[in-house]
Amino acid sequence: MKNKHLLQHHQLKVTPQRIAIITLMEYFGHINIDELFKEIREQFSSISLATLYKNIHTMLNVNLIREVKIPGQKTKYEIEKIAHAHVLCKTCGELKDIPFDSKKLMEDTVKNSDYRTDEVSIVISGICPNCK
Amino acid sequence: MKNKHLLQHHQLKVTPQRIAIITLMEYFGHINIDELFKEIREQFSSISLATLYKNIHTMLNVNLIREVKIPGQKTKYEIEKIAHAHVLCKTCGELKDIPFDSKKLMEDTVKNSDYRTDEVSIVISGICPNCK
DNA sequence: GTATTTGCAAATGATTTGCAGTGCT
DNA sequence: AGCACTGCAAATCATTTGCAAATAC
Repeated sequence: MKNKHLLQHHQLKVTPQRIAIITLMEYFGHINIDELFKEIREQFSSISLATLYKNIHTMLNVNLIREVKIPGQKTKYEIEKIAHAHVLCKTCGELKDIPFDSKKLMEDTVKNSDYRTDEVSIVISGICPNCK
Repeated sequence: MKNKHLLQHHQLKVTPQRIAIITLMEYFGHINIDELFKEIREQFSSISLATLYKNIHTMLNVNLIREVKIPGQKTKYEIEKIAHAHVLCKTCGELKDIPFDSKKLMEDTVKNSDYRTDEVSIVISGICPNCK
């Protein structure tokens, strides 16, 4: 199964809890701790928040997942994927990905600041089509 | 004094604590709660964290300040200014502003997602010149 | 003078830790 | 077998709330 390999590629042990975490993150796209806990309890009724937090940390450390900190909301988590930006609806809270080419922004940044950069986190806020 | 007017323009009462908060935010550019608390105690030895949090909330509500949520760090606060991006050094934690024209990004976003957008939050991570 | 703000202490919420037992490789 | 992972309970850290006294306008 794909998610098993994802873990192995990052030299993490494969546990059913971890598979479930990844699967849910993939399914939801972005998910916060409470949602994750609620969903995962349907399969592992005895799983604890501590386990979730511990696994999230391990997965963050090996860059298997990424945290998305959002103004005025709880941190969400997502599987690390190719560069994209986030659009957040201030009214209903929906968070979506939009394709985004970070190359130019990165280049300009390096030029302007003398940093060596490798990661961009973008959250654009506004009102989504449904809430307009 | 300028900071007094900043408060008045946003219809907030002027208190010495608020002036100090704004002054420090301006001086530091970005500051988190702990740093703010530590600094402000040198002038107001009896100020409480609750007061800081309450004021931060009021100032956020009127858009006098802005929160910057940073992957792997505590939320920082800054005076609301013209659009800019943030560059974060993963090694030393330094956070800098770089000029950034959000117009194009906004336009593309609206085109791609059908959102009406008005705010962009960008954090670019990498290694700063000193840490290289 | 009235409404808002302050500072305290206590409450709540979020995340982390220690440890004994279990499961992965 | 050995080390890493899980789940529990307790600890810690972050943020919010209620309330009485002080302050802004």
